[in-house]
This record gives sequence, structure tokens and C-alpha cells, in this order.
Amino acid sequence: MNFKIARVIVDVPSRQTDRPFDYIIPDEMRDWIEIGSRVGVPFGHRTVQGFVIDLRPDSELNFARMKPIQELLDLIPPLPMDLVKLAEWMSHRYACSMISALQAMIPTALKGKAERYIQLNEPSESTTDPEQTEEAVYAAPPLLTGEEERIVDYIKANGSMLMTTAHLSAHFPGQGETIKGLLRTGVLTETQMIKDKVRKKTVKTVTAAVSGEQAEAVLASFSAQARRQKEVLQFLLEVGVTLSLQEVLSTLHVTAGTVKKLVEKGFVVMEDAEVFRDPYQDRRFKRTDPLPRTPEQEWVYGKISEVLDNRAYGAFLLHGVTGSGKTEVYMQTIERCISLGRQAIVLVPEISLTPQMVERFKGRFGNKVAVMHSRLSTGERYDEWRKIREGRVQVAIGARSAVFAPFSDLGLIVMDEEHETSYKQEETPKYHARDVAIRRAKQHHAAVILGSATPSLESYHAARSLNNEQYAPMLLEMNARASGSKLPGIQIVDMREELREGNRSMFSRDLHAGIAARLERGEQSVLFLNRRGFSTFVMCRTCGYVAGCPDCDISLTYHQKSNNLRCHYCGYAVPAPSVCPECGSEHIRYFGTGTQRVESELSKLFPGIRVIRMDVDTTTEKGSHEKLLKAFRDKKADVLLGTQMVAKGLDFPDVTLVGVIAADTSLNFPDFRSAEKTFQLLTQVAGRAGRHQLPGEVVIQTYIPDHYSIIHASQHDYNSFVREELQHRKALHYPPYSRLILVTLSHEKLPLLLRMAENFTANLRGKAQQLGWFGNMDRFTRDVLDILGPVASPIPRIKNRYRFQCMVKYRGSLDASELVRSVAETMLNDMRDSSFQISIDVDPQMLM
DNA sequence: AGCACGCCGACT
DNA sequence: GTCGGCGTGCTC
Repeated sequence: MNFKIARVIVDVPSRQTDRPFDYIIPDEMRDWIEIGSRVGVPFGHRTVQGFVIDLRPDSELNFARMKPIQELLDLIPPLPMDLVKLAEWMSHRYACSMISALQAMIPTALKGKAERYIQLNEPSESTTDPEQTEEAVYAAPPLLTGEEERIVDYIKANGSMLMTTAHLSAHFPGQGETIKGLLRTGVLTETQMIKDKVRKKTVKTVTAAVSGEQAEAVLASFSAQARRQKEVLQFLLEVGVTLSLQEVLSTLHVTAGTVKKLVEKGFVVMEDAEVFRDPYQDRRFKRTDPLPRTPEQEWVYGKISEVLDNRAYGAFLLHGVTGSGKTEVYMQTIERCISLGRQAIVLVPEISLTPQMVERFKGRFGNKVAVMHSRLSTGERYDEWRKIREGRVQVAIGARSAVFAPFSDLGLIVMDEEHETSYKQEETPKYHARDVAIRRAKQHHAAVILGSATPSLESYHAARSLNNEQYAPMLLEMNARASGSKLPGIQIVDMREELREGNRSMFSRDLHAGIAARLERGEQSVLFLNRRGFSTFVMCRTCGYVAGCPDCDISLTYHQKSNNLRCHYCGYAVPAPSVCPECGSEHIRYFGTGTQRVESELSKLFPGIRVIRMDVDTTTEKGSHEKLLKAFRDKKADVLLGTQMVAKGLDFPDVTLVGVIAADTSLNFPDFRSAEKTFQLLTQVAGRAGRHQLPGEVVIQTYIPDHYSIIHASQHDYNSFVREELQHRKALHYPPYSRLILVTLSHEKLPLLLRMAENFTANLRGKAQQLGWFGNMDRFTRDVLDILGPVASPIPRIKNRYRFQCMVKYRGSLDASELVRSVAETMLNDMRDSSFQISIDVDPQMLM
């Protein structure tokens, strides 16, 4: 290889460092450094981690100004070339830094930080260097003080180990200055090395190191006292293979000391073996075989197989009603993909990555699967990731970030529940896994399956649009339930009517009767409410005071168990007041309904009822999610009450009633997608009832019973909903008829922010005008862009920072990301104030 | 992000 | 006269 220079993206999260830096590749690394390698490089006065994104024969830079790469951190580059290219695309598309895009692709275990190590500066080394000889000879040997000598002696005594500067300072408290002095005079030197967050896990192994002929003689040589040692050696000889030390100890009930003696005598060899942390090692998965395909499945399978067999790019939108057997289609196409020698990624929303789901895939594909869970430890994640990188598995199943699984020959990406908002990352890099999946599939000439019972309007419109673009997905429909069971009947209850009839409870008479009937019959109910906590806000009836967060402009939510008020945005909490903090009145009341309030209301109405509440407050502990679901499955409770998380993918045979306490909560959101989200949520929740022999019933309570999203959901009519919703979107030029970029500007000082926001928007308009992009969306042009705002954000203040936003709406092939990015950058560069922030969200899912 | 360089106030 | 405050600018 003729590459002398590596271009490196350094792990320094700043606008100014978001560009490649050139480094000299030392000769001994020539054969090892590749695009995608992770390296430690000197940067300023320290060592930082970085990624090689390009290799060059030379650099425009002066050779003298360049520094060499200090260390190569992995033998196999953690990023294959295609992911580096993907990161470049992401940083442009989502207006994020290269390093944040790269970082999103590798497990956190590989986010190394520099560690400082200290050692003695050996004079003998410098004398071997002819240039230095003279100096070394004439330099006076440094005179050390007592304290200095103690430090040097300590390092000498522990010469065998690498000593960190931190360790040394801790061992000599208060001697920081002394150590610095020794470094200045050159008695000690300091080096920096990148240290990973976790290490590869190892176990001690033991093997007999005695040949067959020697065996008898050696065994006979043991004294009676060394009885145990003899036993161990005999055992190892009999087994004849390498065993883990742990295994030997527990089988023979001996201690490590016994084995160690044998090692010292040279009869046994002890080694460290690398092992994978396996989060599922104690689990046995029942092997499942492919089911015969229904006619619909057969057709769908055929279409996808065609693309797989051709090794071509192809996207599919698989629209299948709940229970139509989408998962079986996924698994069989994956099977086919693997048989072609390629690999597959399965993306699922985090929340539905339940043990049930994992079990199905492990059952079908066994140890060919790696599972990427947010609940795994850093080490476990790293090991699952390594299995993929090292080609030990062919299937990766995981949430959003699994789209970056480093397979070498990717053939298929499946995205289940493709409409789910959790596929959009809300933090930088604010990517959408669906778009990344399509991009990756194009790179690899792979197939993509987007599956859902309620596809996003973006995907559906793309699949149906007549000006069929090259990359648009093909629509595949599955309308029949594989089991043949019927979809549950859905009843809409008008809560205004209930009120008129004198029912002031949060349960309508129908829902009340429904729950009572289930209790009597020993069946189960699921109650859904899209709001955690006890109540939505706290208000004083005398003076109108509403308890709000001091740092965020949002009302606080009362939590009964802890008896405090909490901010759901920043976590701020105060004890619940019994009198109004403002006027001292005792008429302070709790309004609105949260899951906690429903729970306490249920126990009042149905004494002895067993309720499992599932929301972020009850599922923070590791494994609590699974525990609660298992308890419900084992019929330890009559009612499962919860937020979003009870809506997804759960399947309980004895659930015959699903109640939606307030369908309006999601409808009242200030978001153009609120109708779509409500429809999807209701359809999904409804899908939890009557999936097996027992017929299901669904009760939806609402104050807006004639809203089209509620009516169409109650009739299981996706097509009618989409038709109506698309009309609204078209009239207002919302996605899928346009694309959006949400720019949020924030600062502690409101007047300053206001000025900057006006300024920013004006600059944006100006530049768009210059480019000839700016115009009215009503105009009949393909390429057009409009800018709305600035306006105060829906939550005008978070963590004591005021927020203003402006919205860029555009269609056609304009590079709007680049426009916004460049205007933002110019403005930030021209400004001294670093506390001014501009956040750019391309294709926002939440307009908060 | 760090970390050094550089120019103005309260201390030996 | 010096120690040190953190503003500004650079890192291959």
C-alpha cells in the first residue's frame, strides 16, 4: 500500500473540529490502518480517539506540521467502509457532525477516552541515542528530595505494571505538585493511551500438560498430602481437552490454589480465553419450523424472493392487518436471504423487543442471531455487536441503532411496525432508521421490508404515488388473519353524553359494566391511558395558581405514591402542597387523569380488584417490564393498566376487553400528525383484544366521538382514514406532500433570543430567495421552499432556556438541509456567545 | 471539548 | 511589582 496519510475524524464534539485532520501513518501500521480504523491520535496537548475516513498517498499539508498516528485500537476496523460512507451521507442529510454520526454506529464500549500513564525516564535509553550522549554525560544527575525519592522508589517497586497518573496521585495525596515537578525535570515521563469502556471478557482455562507416556509416572509421584492435586490432574488427563477453571473447581470441589500448584509444577497450563457475554446463555429456545404459507403470504414471499435472488435493491411496504402473519413472512424471507449467503437485519421498536419476539427469532434461527437490546449491559452489547462484525451470526435483531449492524454482505433489512415514532432518534444525530435502512439497502443492493398494520402516510403515499420514483416501495397487502379469527368489535362512547346523564366518573357505564363482567367470568382487561402520573395539573380554585416547573414552561404532574409534583421534561420534583403556595388557600385541586388516578379509582369501584400498572414509573428497574407482563400472563391480575407500552405487540389469550380511557389525549396534541397517531394507537390497542378463541370487545371513550380518526379506527378501516387524512395534508402542504426541517433556537435570555431568531429566519429567507427556491407552496412548481416563523416553541422554556422555532417546508429536490446548516453555521461563527444554540431536526416526528 | 496564551484587578 | 481571573483561538 502506498498510503502514507490518514484523514481522521477526532472525537471532539465541536463545530470547529468537525472536519478531517491529516496524520502520518507510521510504517509499522501501514498494513493495518484501513478506512474505518479506530485510532488514538495526538491532538493539541492530549490524545484523543478518532476514526480513519480516508487514506491518501500524501497531504497538501506540510509534513513537518503533521503528527503520526499514536496507536491503532482494533485489529479489525470497527467500521466497514460502507458505514463510513453512510456516516458521510448522514452528517449531510441530518446536518450533524461526522463524529456524532460515526459514534452512533458503534457500541458505547468502543468510546475510548485517553488515560494518562506515568513511568521513569530511563537514562540508559537516552545514552544509546548518539545525539543525546553528550547531553546525558554532562547533565548533572537530578538531586531528589526525600518525597521525590519515595515517589520514584514506588514506581520502581511496581515497575512491572502500567501505572496511571491518577493512581500515583491517589497513592501520594497532596503531592500533585511534586509529581509535576518530576515531570518537568524529566525524571518521570507521561504518556497517554486510549482506554476502552469495557474489555473483552476472559475466563481462565486449564489443560493438562503431561503426555500420555509420562502420565502414569507423574501421577505416581504425588505425595499423599497432594491428593487433591493428583485428582485434578487425573481428571484433566481423562477429559483430555481444555476446560474452564470454574468448571474444574465446581466439579471436583477443589480450590484455585490446588490448580495453581499444578501450574507451578508445570503439569497444567492455565490460559485466558476470550468469551462472549451471552445474555441468553441460560435460556433454551424451542426450535420452531417455518409454517406453511397462506395464499397471501405465498404471493408476498414470492415478490420479495425475486428481489433477493436478483441481489438487487428493492423496497416493499408490507401492509398487513394484525394477525396476518407478517412475522412469519419476515422469518421466511430472512431464511432465504441467509441461504444465499447474505445477512439480514430486523428492526423492531424498542418497546416491542419483548422476550416473546426474541424467543421467536432465537427459536427459528438459534445461534445465528445477535440481539441488540437497550437493557443489555455495555459489555453484553459489545459482544453481540462483535458477533456481527466477526461474521459469527447472520441475523441481527434490535431497535433503531441495529440498522448500523456491521454486516459485510447485507441482503435484507426488515423494519417491523414501520410507522413507529421511536425509529426517529430525538437526540443528535437525529436520524430516521427507515431512511437510513433504505440508504443502506441501496448501498448493498439489498431488499427492505417495511411492515405495519397502519403504515405511516409517508410510506403509504410513496408506495401509491403514480410518479413512481426509482426507490419507492412496492405495496404488498395482506388482509386476512392467519388464524381466521375476527377483528374485535369496537364501541365508541361519547363522554359528554355520560356527563349529561349524570355520570361524572372517568369510566363510562359501558366500560364499567365491561370490567365487571370480565371480573365475574375470570377474564382479563387491558386499560390504556396515554398519560402517566396521577393528574395532569394542579390548580388553586381561589386564585387560579397552577403549579409549574421553575425551569420549563410546563405544568407539574402530581405523583401520588411519592406525594410530589414532577416535571416530565427535566425531572424537577417538589413535595405536593396542601395549601396554595401563592395565596395560602386550602382549595387546591388536582385536575385531569393519569394512570395512577385510574388505578386508585379502580380499587374504589371494584374492591379487591388486582391491577398491574405499567408506565415509565413502574418499569425503570431492569427486567421489571418482563416481570409485570409475566405476572399478567399468569393471571396474577385482572387488569393491565398502562400507557403506550401496553399497546404494542402484547398477546394474551384471556384478554377479552380493551378500554381506552381517553382517546382525545393524543388528538389534542398541537401536531399535524395527531390524527394519524391516534388512528395508529387505537388500531393497535384494539388489536390486543380477542386474538384467540374468546371473542374480544373494545371500548373507546372520547369527547370527540365523530372525529374521523376515531370513527375509521372503530371500523378497522385504514384505507378510508388514509384517504381523508391525505386530503388534509395536501391542503396544508404537510408531509407527505412536503418535507419539513424544524429549527429550534435557544438561549437563557429571552430578548436576545428573540432578536437572534428573527435574524436567523431573515437570513434563511434571504439565502433561499437568492437561490430562487423561496416561494409559495400553493404555486404549481415542483421545487419550492417556504419558511414559517419564528414562533415560541410549544414548550417555550426547558431547563431554564427559552426556545423559539422556525419551520422550513419544502418539496422537490432542493438541498434544504445544506441551506439550513450553512445559515446556522454562519450565524454561530459570527457570534461570540457560545450559549446560543441552534438545533436542526430534519424530518421531525415531534414538533415540540 | 480542553488547554494554553494573553491582557487587566487584589495581594506578598 | 506578581498571582490569577476567564475571554479567544487552535488543535493535523
